[in-house]
Amino acid sequence: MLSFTEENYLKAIYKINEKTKERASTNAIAEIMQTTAASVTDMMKKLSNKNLITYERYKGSKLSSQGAQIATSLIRKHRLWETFLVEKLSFSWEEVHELAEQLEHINSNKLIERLDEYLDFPKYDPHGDPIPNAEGKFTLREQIKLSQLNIGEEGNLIGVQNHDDQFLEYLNELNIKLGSRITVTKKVLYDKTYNIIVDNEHTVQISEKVANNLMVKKILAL
Amino acid sequence: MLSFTEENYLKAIYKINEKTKERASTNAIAEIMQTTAASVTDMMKKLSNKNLITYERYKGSKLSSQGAQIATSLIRKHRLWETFLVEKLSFSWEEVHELAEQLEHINSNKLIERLDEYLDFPKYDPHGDPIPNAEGKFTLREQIKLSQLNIGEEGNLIGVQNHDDQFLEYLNELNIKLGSRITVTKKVLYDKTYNIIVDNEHTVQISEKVANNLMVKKILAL
DNA sequence: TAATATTTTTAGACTGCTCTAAATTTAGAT
DNA sequence: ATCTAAATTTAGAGCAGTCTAAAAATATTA
Repeated sequence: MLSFTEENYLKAIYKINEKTKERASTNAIAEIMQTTAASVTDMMKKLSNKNLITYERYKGSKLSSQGAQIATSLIRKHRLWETFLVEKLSFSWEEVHELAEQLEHINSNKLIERLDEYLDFPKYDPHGDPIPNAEGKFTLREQIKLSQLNIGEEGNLIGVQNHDDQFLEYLNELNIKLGSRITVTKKVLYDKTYNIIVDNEHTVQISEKVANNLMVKKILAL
Repeated sequence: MLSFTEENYLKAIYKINEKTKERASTNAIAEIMQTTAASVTDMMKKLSNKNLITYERYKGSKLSSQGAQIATSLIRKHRLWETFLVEKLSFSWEEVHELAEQLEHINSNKLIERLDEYLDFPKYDPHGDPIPNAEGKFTLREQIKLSQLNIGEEGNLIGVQNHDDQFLEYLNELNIKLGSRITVTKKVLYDKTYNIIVDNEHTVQISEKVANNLMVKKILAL
């Protein structure tokens, strides 16, 4: 049985590997875990002894297949709980992360499988991120950044790159939600802003930064 | 913010006080917490410093009003989660205790109030125990032991005294559940067994021990 | 490539919770 | 009332996870 803390370290390494594809550096892990490099080194030795990571002095850490399996199951639990909170308890998408950080450590396979069933086996969480199934497999989709759409093209919002509360609240204000149909009407070159129409209802202007954080599935013209 | 462990100690004292009405002895707490008396003494000092209990050397411990409030909110969370697991995720009543022991430590008032609402503000959990409301008030009922019914009298099962998995599974076998209408048809003096009719359907014989663990609300004859 | 900056590890210590063993206090029995 | 048994506390130590400060390894740059 792993401790809460050990599980969080595994998740941190998973997160880093998701982005960089390289071995997670001690400092990078310390940054995520909000602790010191020295503490990380200690924990790396421990996790290495348990065969959950491969660790080489001064070279960083990587999840073993066993460690990756645990990390994936944490992601699964996290995203299923987020889905539960939004779908059943009417939380909004920017509120659920912290709560799911706690709930993901609840230890019961039966519980998580029942929850999955209760939610009707969702494939994506409220932020559009894929939920791995019980075997750890993710259902991937063809997704591109909104900024990659050309003028006149349309897409359905299927996810957000950035999960910041502030960013999500901003989207709420603009009435942009998962599933929204977004049409790009204009790209202003000199200040890199985009004019878009949301759900054929209202026009808004967004920055390039925002356009890079919105993941869409392109709607093909007939 | 209290630790998982501190919270469990408060709950242990609460549990003892529920039964004995006296100060909880160090040994009694150690028994519940599955630890040694020495560890309990250490923790009592700590909780006393935080004003969560009143503790006097060699005299035992009692919850302060603040400590009682925390214990009650743990009971509330525990029983609401049990209700959720049974009502929404189809767990059976003997499975939910261990899971609720974990879930009760999830820290979010908003979550628990939303859960309460989602469950439609239940007053009793799947074992018939009262769920304190957000202010810590319990809704009590007139309840007597099944063994206190006279021959020919009837009652509705509204709770069980003992929460043992084995006992609950035994009740499942006998098809006795919360709400069942139970008629006492015979009390055999020499071996202290009871003959009862469950839901006007089947007759079973139960021991006195079982009859003492079943809490019923007497159905008054017309 | 030598000097410097950065990253990482080691050493040693602290906190929270636990333990065993010994000492102390209280309760029970004669 | 004293002796004994039981309950409780103290003392001292261990483990997990954390820290700071110093040492070692690696990376960068002149």
